[in-house]
Amino acid sequence: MAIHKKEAFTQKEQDLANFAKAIAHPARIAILKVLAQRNECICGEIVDLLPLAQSTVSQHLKELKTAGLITGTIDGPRSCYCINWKAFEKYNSEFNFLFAKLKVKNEKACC
Amino acid sequence: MAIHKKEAFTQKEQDLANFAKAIAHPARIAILKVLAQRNECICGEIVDLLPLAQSTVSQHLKELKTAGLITGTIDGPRSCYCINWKAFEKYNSEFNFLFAKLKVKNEKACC
DNA sequence: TTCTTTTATCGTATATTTGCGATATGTGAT
DNA sequence: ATCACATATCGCAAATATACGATAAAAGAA
Repeated sequence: MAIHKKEAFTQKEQDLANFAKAIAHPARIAILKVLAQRNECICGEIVDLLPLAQSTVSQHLKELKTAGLITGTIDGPRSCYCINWKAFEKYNSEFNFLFAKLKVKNEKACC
Repeated sequence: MAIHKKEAFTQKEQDLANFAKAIAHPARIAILKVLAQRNECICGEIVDLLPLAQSTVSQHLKELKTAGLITGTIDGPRSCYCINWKAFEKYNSEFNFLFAKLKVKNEKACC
């Protein structure tokens, strides 16, 4: 009953699933979008940009940080966050590895 | 409390989040992997390839189908599933749109 | 020191996901 | 019609995720 059997799958499958889970929420996508567009550390502000309570935003930031998609440093009284492009590259290539035929066989007839 | 505020975000953000949620489980990634590698309809078999009960696999297949990532047809006594490459292309470009600077500014110093 | 500001964490209520067994459904064979 | 097989759905229990208010923690200002 409800024992999550994630350990029964390969490490790559679990890694990619965790990456997907990290971005599987509009709020976290919105956060990443802001960080990606500026492409620099953002100190403060982030809470003001989202329609969520401060504690909720902080929780989403923590999840993104735990997943390795962003980095966070403390600058005086504020916290600064920045996109971790390396992680995105890693998962992007992992994604392409798993679904390698995405572009090649796209035209092939099926079903 | 716990009212999901997803409607407070843009449609693109929600779409991408839903796509990510669909692949945010190792079992569903494993299913997609099998379908991608063969790149043809698979009738039956899928349940045998996963370490999960038949009802659980059926549920994962349903979620993938609902998300539009796979298509399913009934062939006599079996169900046949196939990857929907168009959906992957769509979300891939949507992903690149949101994080457009993935390759360009990758080297830029940050934090 | 005390006050203010900003962010993190705790506690809690609710919603959703995950997984399985049991059962229903649909199809072909006998 | 009945049986066997494959798949879908239902119902439930447990685990996770989401969101918020309250509170703690850290740092600069007065």
